[in-house]
Amino acid sequence: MRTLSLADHYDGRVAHESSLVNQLTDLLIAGELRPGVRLSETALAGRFDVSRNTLREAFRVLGEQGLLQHVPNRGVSVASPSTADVIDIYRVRRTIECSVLERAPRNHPSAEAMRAAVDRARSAAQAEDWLQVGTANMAFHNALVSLSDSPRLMRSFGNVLAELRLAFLKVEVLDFLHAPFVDRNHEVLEVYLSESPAAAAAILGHYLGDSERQVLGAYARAGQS
Amino acid sequence: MRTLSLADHYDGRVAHESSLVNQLTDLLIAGELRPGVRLSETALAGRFDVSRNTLREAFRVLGEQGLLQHVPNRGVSVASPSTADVIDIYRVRRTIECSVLERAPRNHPSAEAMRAAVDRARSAAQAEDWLQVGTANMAFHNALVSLSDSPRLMRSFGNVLAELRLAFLKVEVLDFLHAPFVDRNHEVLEVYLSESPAAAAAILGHYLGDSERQVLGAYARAGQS
DNA sequence: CTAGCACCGATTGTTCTACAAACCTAGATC
DNA sequence: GATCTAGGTTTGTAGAACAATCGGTGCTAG
Repeated sequence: MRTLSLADHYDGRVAHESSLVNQLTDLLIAGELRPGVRLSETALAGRFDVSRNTLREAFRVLGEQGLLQHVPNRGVSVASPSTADVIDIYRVRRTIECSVLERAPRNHPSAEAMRAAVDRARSAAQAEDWLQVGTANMAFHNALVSLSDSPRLMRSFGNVLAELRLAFLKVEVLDFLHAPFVDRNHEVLEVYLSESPAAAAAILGHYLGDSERQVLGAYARAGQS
Repeated sequence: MRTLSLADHYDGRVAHESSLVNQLTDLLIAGELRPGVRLSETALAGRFDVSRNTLREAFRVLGEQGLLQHVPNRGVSVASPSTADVIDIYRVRRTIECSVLERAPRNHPSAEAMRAAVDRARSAAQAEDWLQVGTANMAFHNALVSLSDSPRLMRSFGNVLAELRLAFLKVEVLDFLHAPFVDRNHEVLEVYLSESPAAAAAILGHYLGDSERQVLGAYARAGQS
């Protein structure tokens, strides 16, 4: 039995070349294909034991999701978000996450998923498995947006969040960046459940601002643009 | 010289199979490929004089954009938004458009594009060219979202708006649906420029609510789900 | 007559081969 | 040292081929 992939959490993709998309997504999110590296068609096709054509179809999908960058006649490479991209990503996050949380109903099943993500992040943090912490963090915020019950918001947001993961991987200081997230996710969840969605949204807004500053700081230190 | 396609307005795509994506997008938006119709690979490949492989790559792109629906082993068909889709699309519109307009700076170059779109809509409405009115309407709201200077918001929103166009085409009562838009776009623009972004956002919120009701009404009358 | 079942044609999924076009690099020339 | 040219490499695209899957047709059994 194949271990449940991160991509499987998003949408119920099925067999065939969709599974290729999932496999690639997993590699990207796991950081095995590092941001910026060029992806040779023949090489990757060989690695996954698929034809070039099939691989190219997967490339188009992931390109449209923002995980791969496609330059005509020069092939595709793993997206490597610039500081401008990071700023844009956080703008989208604030717009979508805060807006969703503010209007979220009080008792929504996704709250369960949010709590589960917090717990997973807790465990992973104690084990100092920062990649897992990052994964749980993504799951938390995806669950938060799914409070909206809007497939389109969830899809767009999921893409943006996956892109942000690439930004984290680009400046690989995962422990430092992910440590504060765990408690703040928990705080947002508690306020949402015990006080009000609006109050939680306000906290989330600050949270995202701080998070953005941290990432941009890491970019500056790493000398990345 | 090729006439400027609608798709060209979105992003600066270049040559090759991207132009195939643009061609297909134009056909979809123009309603020449009606919502729900199945797209045969060999037939379309012949029509555009490209190979099946190339066409399939374009299919994956448009599928990811939500314009085509891809069912494994059963091919692709033009997306045919259900009422649930329409509701979701308007939820996204409210979330993004209102949020963007509320925070929009006072003097943004996109205001020019918005005014141009209003003018085009005016002319087209007088000529009773409702398809053009719809196109100008799309341009207006795309310009509105570009007030955010956020490429990702613009991209996601553009996809959703194109999908909505398919919803309009599905219940083809274009004149009735598009007529009120012209003046209300103008109103939103004026209030944004002369009063305040926040006031304009409030008006836009009502506008979108009314628009949603109209579309859903048309769906009900057409007996569509 | 209807429910089920086997078959068959059509379409999609995927691979392979082939080649033109664009790109990158390195060596040659001035 | 800068520019140009040639060659190898990679991408873009076409086309043929075949397995897998789907949809419908007609047959059979009850």
